[in-house]
Amino acid sequence: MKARRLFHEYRRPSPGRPRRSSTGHAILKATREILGRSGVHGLTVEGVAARSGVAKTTIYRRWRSKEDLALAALLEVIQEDPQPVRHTGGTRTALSTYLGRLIDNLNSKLYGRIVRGLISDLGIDVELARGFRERVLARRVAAVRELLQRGIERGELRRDLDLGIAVDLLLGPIYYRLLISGEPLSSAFIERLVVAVMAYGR
Amino acid sequence: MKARRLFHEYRRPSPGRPRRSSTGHAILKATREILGRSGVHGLTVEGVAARSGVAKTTIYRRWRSKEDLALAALLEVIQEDPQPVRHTGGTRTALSTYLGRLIDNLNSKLYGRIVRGLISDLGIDVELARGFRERVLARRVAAVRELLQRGIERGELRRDLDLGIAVDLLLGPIYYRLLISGEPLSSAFIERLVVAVMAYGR
DNA sequence: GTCCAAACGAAACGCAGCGTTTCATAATGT
DNA sequence: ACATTATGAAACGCTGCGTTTCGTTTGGAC
Repeated sequence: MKARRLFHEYRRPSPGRPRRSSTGHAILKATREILGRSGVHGLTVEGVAARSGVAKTTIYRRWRSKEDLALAALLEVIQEDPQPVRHTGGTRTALSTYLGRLIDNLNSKLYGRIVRGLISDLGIDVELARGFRERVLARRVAAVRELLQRGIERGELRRDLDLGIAVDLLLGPIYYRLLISGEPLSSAFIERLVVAVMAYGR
Repeated sequence: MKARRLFHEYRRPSPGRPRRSSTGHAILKATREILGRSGVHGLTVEGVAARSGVAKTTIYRRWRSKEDLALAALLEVIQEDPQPVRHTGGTRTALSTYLGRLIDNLNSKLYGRIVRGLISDLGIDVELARGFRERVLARRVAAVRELLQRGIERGELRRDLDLGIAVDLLLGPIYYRLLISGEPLSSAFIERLVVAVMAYGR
């Protein structure tokens, strides 16, 4: 397999016919639509080609594999909701808001299905795992960590709080419910979760 | 598709040639071996047939699909470690022991790979999800819940502890690390996790 | 012992879908 | 004009699932 930059279209200096940027968008749009309906399992490169009106060859010129394409679509979706959380109402409120937004995403057909479908591949495809962790997960971890950190600075949480575990305690149960137990990701659940971790952190 | 009992061999009253029980064992043994090496992704029905010296038809006569077969193998593995945890050293110790045993399993090639490989199918195959949750997960949840409950009775944890969340707080981060973040499941991690939840529960 | 029902093995099939290859054609910078 | 690359169309090889068919084997029932 030729070396290729992953997870997004790569560019080269100049000579030759340039790529139509609309082609890439059309592919990703079709990918999102199919993923929303059928998840990663229902995603086929042939299907994307048909729906986007693009030849299969063109898709493989830009993305390494089906999973790569799915991750690219996920990154696009994530790009759309980077609003930082206001911290005016206290740490507990800020955490609830942020995690509430996260489960809104995970509960959506598109986002949730992509994540669910990619998980099992994380253990196999090292590049994919790196991409997911650096570009998707790290964002979540950093956000939660920062909210907790600010909570410490404000005196709402104790100074010697184990931040690493606190992050695990907040994100772990969410993904656990999504992927394993199947229990609903409700806002009531988030409340109880945040209350528990705040109680621990005090 | 014909209706069939899942996740294990089914039996019928009498007439006709009976099944050789050794056949089923040979299939499951081969399945375990392949799963240990290559995970669910590397598991193929053809491969199992070849390794077990059994015809592919025979396999499909007993299990619905590849995933079904993997789950059956997982159930066999789990059957092997049902030792209940002694509660003599206090709740914290008991939880550490139990969760330590859990991560030993998850860290093993066989068990961990099966779980990892099955996860993404849980969202698709309803029967599979039910089987996994009832036969694998429920066991873990019940065990943890009971340890917590006994902790309450002993006065080590407060009476109004949110048991549901507490279980999520203990199991969630473990599966989160296994499947999502990829951080190691070490005994040090378990210690910190248990300490945190005990602090919350007090 | 005969008969029946089901188990088993062997082989082939249809099908989907991945990722590749080949070739012709289109577009761009130099 | 020319080299260079993008794109489309079509076909290919391959893997692997789950099924079907058919001949053979094996045990229980009578």
